[in-house]
Amino acid sequence: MEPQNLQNPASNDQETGKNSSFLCRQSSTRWTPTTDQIRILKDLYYNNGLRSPSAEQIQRISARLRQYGKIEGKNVFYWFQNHKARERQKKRFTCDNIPMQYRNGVWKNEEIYNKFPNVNSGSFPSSSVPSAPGLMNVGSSGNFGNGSFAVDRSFRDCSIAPNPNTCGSMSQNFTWIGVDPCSVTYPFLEKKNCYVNAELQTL
Amino acid sequence: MEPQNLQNPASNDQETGKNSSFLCRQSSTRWTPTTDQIRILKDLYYNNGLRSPSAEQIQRISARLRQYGKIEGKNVFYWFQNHKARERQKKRFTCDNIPMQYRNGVWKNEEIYNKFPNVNSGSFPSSSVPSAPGLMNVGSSGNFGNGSFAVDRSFRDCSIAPNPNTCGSMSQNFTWIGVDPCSVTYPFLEKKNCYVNAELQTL
DNA sequence: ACGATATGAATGAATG
DNA sequence: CATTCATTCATATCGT
Repeated sequence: MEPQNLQNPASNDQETGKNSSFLCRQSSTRWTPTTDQIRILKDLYYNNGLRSPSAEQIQRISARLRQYGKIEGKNVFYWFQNHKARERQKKRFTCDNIPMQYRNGVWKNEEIYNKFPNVNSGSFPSSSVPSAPGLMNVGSSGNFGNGSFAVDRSFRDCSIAPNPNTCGSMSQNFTWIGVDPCSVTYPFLEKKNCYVNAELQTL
Repeated sequence: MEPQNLQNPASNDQETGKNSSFLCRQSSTRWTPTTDQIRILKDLYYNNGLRSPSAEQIQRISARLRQYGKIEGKNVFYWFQNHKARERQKKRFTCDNIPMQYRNGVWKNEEIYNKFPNVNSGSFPSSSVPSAPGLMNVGSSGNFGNGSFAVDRSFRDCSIAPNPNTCGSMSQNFTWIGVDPCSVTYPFLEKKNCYVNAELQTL
């Protein structure tokens, strides 16, 4: 029933300025978005195509959402990141069609979502976006996904140095050894040799 | 059976500042793995050391397990996530008094727990797995997804953004531009004109 | 039938 | 951007 949801008794007020809890023991209090906040965020995501808000956008969004509950910039930042990441992840689990454009395990999926993603995809979370007050959608003029990766730093450590950083290195190497594109069945599930690891890698 | 998402009929959102009766976590029917599916999953987990299957692996595993019952990629994904997390959790309780550096579920003393995520770690029943034909792994050439990185980073941002205005130094000094009366709220959230994109840019 | 436990599902927060 | 981890919520299952 109740997993002992121990919420801070001294609840606080959202508008006072910040959480009054000093002593940062950890993020024992993670942001719990309100329905209104979620609604608006989804609205931005689906109806406006916002995927990777810039730092300025994040600031404004969070400022706006603050009237619906406690929230910070990083929450907005993480929300968009997670939402986007999970949408893609879902797709990756589901689609049998792995592009697998060979070559060093790095495949290029150019235009992943140029069009607006469908709100309801069926088997995953399947968000139900009430869709906020009338706000027009309209079509994307171009690329929503702007690289704002370097920006997140500024949310993480909101101290003094924004440190633009170079944002040039993106290391992501999958070492796709062995290949063997289409193994009809799972070798490791049927016959077993001694080298399970090797087989696992072909999985 | 009531798949109905009857969550908190008694809307007790007392001061907690959250908990609204919204459907967020409902699932019409959650996956109920068959014994065969469980057997194979555990086999992969314990005998093959699979901990965090990649997206491709997940696809294949789920495809393979589908012959034993309905299953989706996300089920496999969650299964491994949960299984790993709970094993870790259990271990934490079991030897909680051991003076080892332990942070966020990762042992700092790498020698022992790092090597093989499982196989013989002796933390689990160890005999509850029906296990398939004898296939003990070995090898060790594997870089099973498990990384177990030492998370020791200093939390420099313990206290979160005290003031949203001060952080945005990454670009120009926008921070709540005066622009115009409309900027007080998010125009695109209210209704405004038709140029969403334009407004988005001002966001 | 309950209440406790096991476990599927979801998501905030990081890290690389 | 992909992956991972901790938590939490929601149920299914099981014991008494």
